[in-house]
Amino acid sequence: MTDGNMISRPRSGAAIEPDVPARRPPAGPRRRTEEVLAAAASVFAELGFHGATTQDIADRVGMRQASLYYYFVSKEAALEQVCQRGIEHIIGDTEAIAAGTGGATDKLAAIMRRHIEPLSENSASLRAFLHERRFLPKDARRRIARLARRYERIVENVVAAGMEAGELRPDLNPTLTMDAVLGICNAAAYWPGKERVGSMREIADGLVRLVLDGIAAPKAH
Amino acid sequence: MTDGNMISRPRSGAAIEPDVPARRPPAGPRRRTEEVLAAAASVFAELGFHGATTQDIADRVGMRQASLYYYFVSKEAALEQVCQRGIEHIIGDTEAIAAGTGGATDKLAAIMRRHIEPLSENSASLRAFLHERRFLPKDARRRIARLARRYERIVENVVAAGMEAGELRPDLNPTLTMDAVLGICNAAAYWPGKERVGSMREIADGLVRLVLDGIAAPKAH
Amino acid sequence: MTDGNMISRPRSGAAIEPDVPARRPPAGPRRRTEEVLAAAASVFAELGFHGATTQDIADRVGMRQASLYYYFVSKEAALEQVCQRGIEHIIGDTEAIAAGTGGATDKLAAIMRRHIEPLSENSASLRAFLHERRFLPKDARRRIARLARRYERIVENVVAAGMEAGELRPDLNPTLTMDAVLGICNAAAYWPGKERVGSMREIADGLVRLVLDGIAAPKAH
Amino acid sequence: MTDGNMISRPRSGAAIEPDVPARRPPAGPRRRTEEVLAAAASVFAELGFHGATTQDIADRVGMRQASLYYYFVSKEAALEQVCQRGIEHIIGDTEAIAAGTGGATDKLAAIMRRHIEPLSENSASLRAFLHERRFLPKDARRRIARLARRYERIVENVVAAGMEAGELRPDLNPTLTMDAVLGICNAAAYWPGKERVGSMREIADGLVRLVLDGIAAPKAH
DNA sequence: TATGAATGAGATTTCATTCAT
DNA sequence: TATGAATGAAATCTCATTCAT
Repeated sequence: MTDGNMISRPRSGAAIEPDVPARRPPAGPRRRTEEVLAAAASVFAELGFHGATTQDIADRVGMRQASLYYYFVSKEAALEQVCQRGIEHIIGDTEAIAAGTGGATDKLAAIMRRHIEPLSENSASLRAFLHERRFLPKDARRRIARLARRYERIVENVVAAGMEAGELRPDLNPTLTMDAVLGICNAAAYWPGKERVGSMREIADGLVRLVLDGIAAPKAH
Repeated sequence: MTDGNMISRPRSGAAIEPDVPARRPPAGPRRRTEEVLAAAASVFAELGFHGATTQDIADRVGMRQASLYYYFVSKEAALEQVCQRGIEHIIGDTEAIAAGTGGATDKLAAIMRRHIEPLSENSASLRAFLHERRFLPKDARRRIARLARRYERIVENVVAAGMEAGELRPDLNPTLTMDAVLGICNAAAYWPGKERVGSMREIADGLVRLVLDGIAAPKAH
Repeated sequence: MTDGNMISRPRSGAAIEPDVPARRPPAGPRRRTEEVLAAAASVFAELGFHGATTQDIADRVGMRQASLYYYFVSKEAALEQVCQRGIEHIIGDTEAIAAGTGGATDKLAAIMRRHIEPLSENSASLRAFLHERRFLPKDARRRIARLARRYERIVENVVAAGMEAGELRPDLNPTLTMDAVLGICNAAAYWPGKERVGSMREIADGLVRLVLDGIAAPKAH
Repeated sequence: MTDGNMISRPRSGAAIEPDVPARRPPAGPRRRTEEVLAAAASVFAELGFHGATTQDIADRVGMRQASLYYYFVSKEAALEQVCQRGIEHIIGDTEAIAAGTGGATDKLAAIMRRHIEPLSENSASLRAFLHERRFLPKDARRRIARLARRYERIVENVVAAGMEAGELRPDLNPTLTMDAVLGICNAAAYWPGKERVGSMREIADGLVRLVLDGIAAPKAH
């Protein structure tokens, strides 16, 4: 299994979403919006939406609490923006991977890595998306759910394509497989706190192999 | 792969922990403790620890909010008790399964079902354990973490035993495999909200097969 | 100045109100009333009326909180009874002293000692009377105030008698003098917490002398 | 005994600490901190720390209860600030008096007046300091106790100096004398509620004379 | 763009009290 | 005589939000 190099440069230049931009872009209006949302993301991921206070966010950007309201209209709105960023980021990259030229196993490997890495490295907005989106008000929740489904469908399609190409076992249920694949990936969100053997990357590789071996079509011989 | 019938009835008679007892036990002191904790569990699971109010709990037991404090000392203490129950319940059953006489695949299948079913059927305390235990104060968190590790180790040991018996692939990493297995199971916690095809049971079965095929030792022929 | 021995045995046998009876009287109804009120007194003195909870009282008698209401009708009623005991105790003794046969200086010395000693030894009900009676409801406060005035008048009369007898300076204002005398005594309530030189008794003696020298009639020569 | 005029104007211009400023100072940040603490002082003095509610304080400043927390961090913190102000105020003035040029009797007279007047005129923070400081949490209590000791030592030193100068009786115990002097002064805190004969000022003068006569060195003749 | 001040609405927790047993 | 269970009323404190500047 190759590394799937053609997608090793995910489209979103920001390289796996650092959440706290290294250096401020030269200028431009609403410059600090990014900072604020990154702070919100990390606070929501760490403390949970309801466990986080706007003061926590303000502390992290070095701003007064009241000033935040220049950047968002309400705490809930901030959560929506954070979730949206989390999922859109990954959607963009995943679409690029899916549109690539490799085989299904390579693609799935790349997708899993793209999903696991930011999680295990504590990327805030994806974690916030995963765990906190359920606290969004109805409408926002629906909007974010649509994005989530879009993401899932990409993965599902990759699986389906792999089955048709004879690369994956023909008896898979693509939806279920997608759920299993992403389920395993999401589990990785909880690992950094554990004393695991091996680096995160080794673990991710192990996981990828484990899953792919499970769904690969039996080798003819 | 057989169904592993000998363990399909988990030891704890209460069968998948109904969380809200159908009828009150005859009498005895502190009778309503169970009721109260079950209500707390379901509210925490549904709304998140910080999103839930003690009033929510009181409403669900039909008690005044202040009266709850007769049964627990603080909201956090209630969360700890809920988490403890969630994990201890499953530990008991899983130990029984692991101590059974079947093969590793059968055991893992039973374990997965035991883990998935209450989750997908909305069992409160296990969900609360999974998602809310991180909001416990340090000490309580450590106590609960010890229980969690105990559970994981049971599963891990089943995997290792299966490998030794030649029933599972010899190149597995038992810890990693356990993580993957439980990761998939936990993912099921999010499914009830989705429009899935097929009954929960079919889905669970599909998942179980998927995973076990992935880790089963290649059939000699 | 002699010790005023004729009054060294105050009338109330209980010897300066131990607040916690050494051994329970053989039997009789409402036996534990004493215990309960003593506990209330010490808790009120220590924590202040509003700072003390009925639970604190219950803890000190080894009783459940609800059981206290068998002994008093409300927390405020308990305070009134405590205050009443505190002041009546001292009134009884002080009247005995005042009715004695010695001179005014001897009597005042005895009165001061009787007032200072229980305070400095942490007697609860007198302290409660001094500091907490202001939290009584209007009517109860008036009743207790009447007792307080009675006490003050005794002391005042001793002063006046001493002036008439030529034993005290003729230019004293009896009321003011009484206030000063009791003011000094009450100050002693705060001393046990301080690192003072000398035993409490030495201090009390010093105080007594100080005051009496101040108000004694100049020795003719 | 002269009036000790040179010190009759205590240094702190605010003249006996009015506690509720007549008119708001022109502007500046945190303008209302003073108002809030003055209100807290008067409420604590009147109702006792535990008997007072933050709502009482808010009512007195004309602010909503929640807004108070903009000015202090907790009710206990408010009490500490109040106590600190109460004692620091008096320390400043008393140091000025003690450093003056008159004799010990003049100085003690001035000190006593400075102590008695605000008490009898209901100055809140000094009363709060006297009666409520015992409800402070340990650390704060220690800090305030240090200030209290500083005050006492000033008075003690004045007494000692007067003894050395032959102005006060040579057989006094300076500590004890200081306790007696302040004890009498503190008693005045309870007088406004009483129907006393004469104006407060006459009473204070009477007290001062009484005490000073008691400790003055016998006039040689 | 940012902030100080304030507030309304609640959250958790405490506590005196009641009452059936 | 005593208690377990429950409750109403409040108390302290938190927090998202507003608004004038």
